[in-house]
Amino acid sequence: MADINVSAKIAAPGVAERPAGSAASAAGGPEPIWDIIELLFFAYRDFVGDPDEVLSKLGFGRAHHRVLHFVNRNPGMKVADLLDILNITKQSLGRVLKQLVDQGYVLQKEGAQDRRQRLLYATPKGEALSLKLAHLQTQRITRAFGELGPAAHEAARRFLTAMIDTDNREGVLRLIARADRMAKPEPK
Amino acid sequence: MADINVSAKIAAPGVAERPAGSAASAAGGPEPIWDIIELLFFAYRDFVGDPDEVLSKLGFGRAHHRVLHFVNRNPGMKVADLLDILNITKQSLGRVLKQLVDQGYVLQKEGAQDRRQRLLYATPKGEALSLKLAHLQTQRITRAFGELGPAAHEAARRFLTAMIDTDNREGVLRLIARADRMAKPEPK
DNA sequence: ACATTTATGTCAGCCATATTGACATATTTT
DNA sequence: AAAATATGTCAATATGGCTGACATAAATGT
Repeated sequence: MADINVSAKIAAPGVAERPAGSAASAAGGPEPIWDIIELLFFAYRDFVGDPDEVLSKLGFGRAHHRVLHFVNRNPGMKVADLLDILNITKQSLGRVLKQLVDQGYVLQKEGAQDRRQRLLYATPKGEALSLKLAHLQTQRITRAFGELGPAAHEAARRFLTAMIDTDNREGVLRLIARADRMAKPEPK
Repeated sequence: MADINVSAKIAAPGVAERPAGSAASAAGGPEPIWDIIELLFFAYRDFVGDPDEVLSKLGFGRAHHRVLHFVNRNPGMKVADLLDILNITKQSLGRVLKQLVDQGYVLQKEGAQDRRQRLLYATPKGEALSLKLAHLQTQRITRAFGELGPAAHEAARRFLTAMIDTDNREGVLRLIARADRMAKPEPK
C-alpha cells in the first residue's frame, strides 16, 4: 500500500494559495463534503486491496471476485441476474465466467423448469475461495467495528444503505436478505 | 443503473435453507459480515456512477476524475505525491495527466526551489469540472445524511476512517486536513 | 403449427487503464 | 565529477470493459 506522504512543501511560500472565500462556496453552490468523498475513496481502495493480493496470485482479478462472490452467495442464480447486479455486458461476463468454470470454481446447471437457463453454483473449491476472500474483508470490518463500539455495525449499515440509489435500494436489500437465508448449493 | 431483480425463483420451493449455525461458522472460522461487504460494493458503485456519466461525455474516465480531484484539492502537488496517492505507475498517470493538461484542465509549473519538479494545479476550467463532480457526490451524501439524522456525518467519518489501513490512516487524515486548510486559507 | 420472444453463448474488434522494463533529461545532492 | 532524484517517454503486454452481429435452444403467444 502506498504511503501518503505528500511533501509538506506543497504549501510552500510563494506558491499560490486560494483567495479567501473559496471559489466553491462563493460561486458554485453548497460546499462539497470533501471528507466523506475522500474517505470513501481510501476506505474502498484498502477494502478491495486485501482480496486483490490473493486473487492476483491465482491469475484472477477483481472481476472474478465479484462473479464468484455473488454466485456463492446466491446459489442457482441465472446468468441474467448476475448481469443485472454487476451491470456489465454478457460478453464481459462470459470471459470471466468461463475461466471460473474451466478452473473448477463455478459450475453451470441447466434449469429444471426452464431449460434455457444455465444456473450458477459455486463448487466447494469456489466456495472456499469466496469465503477466504470474504474473511479478509471481514477481518478489516471487524477491526473497524472493534475500534468504534457496539453501535458501529448498525450505523455503517444505515449509512451505506442510504448511499445506494433510492430506486435500487429495495432490490439490493432483498438480495442481501435472501442470500442470508439461502441454502447451500445442491446442484443435483 | 441496473435494477436488481433477481428472479424470485432462486429460492424455489423445495430448496433447502441453511441450518441455523451455517456452514461457514461450523467449518471455516468466524461468520463473514456479508451485509457490510455487499453494501460497500453497491454504495461505492452508485457513488462513482454519478461522476462517471458526466466524465464519459467529455471522453474522460474514472482515472481522470481521480487525478483532477486530488490536483484540485492539493494545488501545487508533485507528480510523485499523486503517484503515491493513486497507487499507480508514472506511465499510467502520464497518459491521463497529459490529456488533462492538453485539454486545459490541469497545468504544470516548474518548482521554485527544485526545478526538476512539475507542480500540478487545476486551471479554472479544471476546478469547475472537479467541483461539478464533487457536487454530484455531495448531493448523494447530503441526501443520505438527511435520511439518517444529524449524527450521521460523524458516524460515517468514523466508520470510513476505521476501514483504512492503520499505517495509512494518519497520512490520509493529514492529507484531508491540509487540503481543507488550503481551501480556506487562514489569514496569515 | 408457426412465429416470436427469451436466455444464453460466441466471434471479432475496439477502447481505457493498468502493468513492466528500458532509457533520456534536467537538476540537485554528495 | 559522480550519484541520486524527479520526471518523462517508448515499447510491449494484460485485464476488463464495450459494441455489433450472429447462432442456438427453448419457451411462449397466436
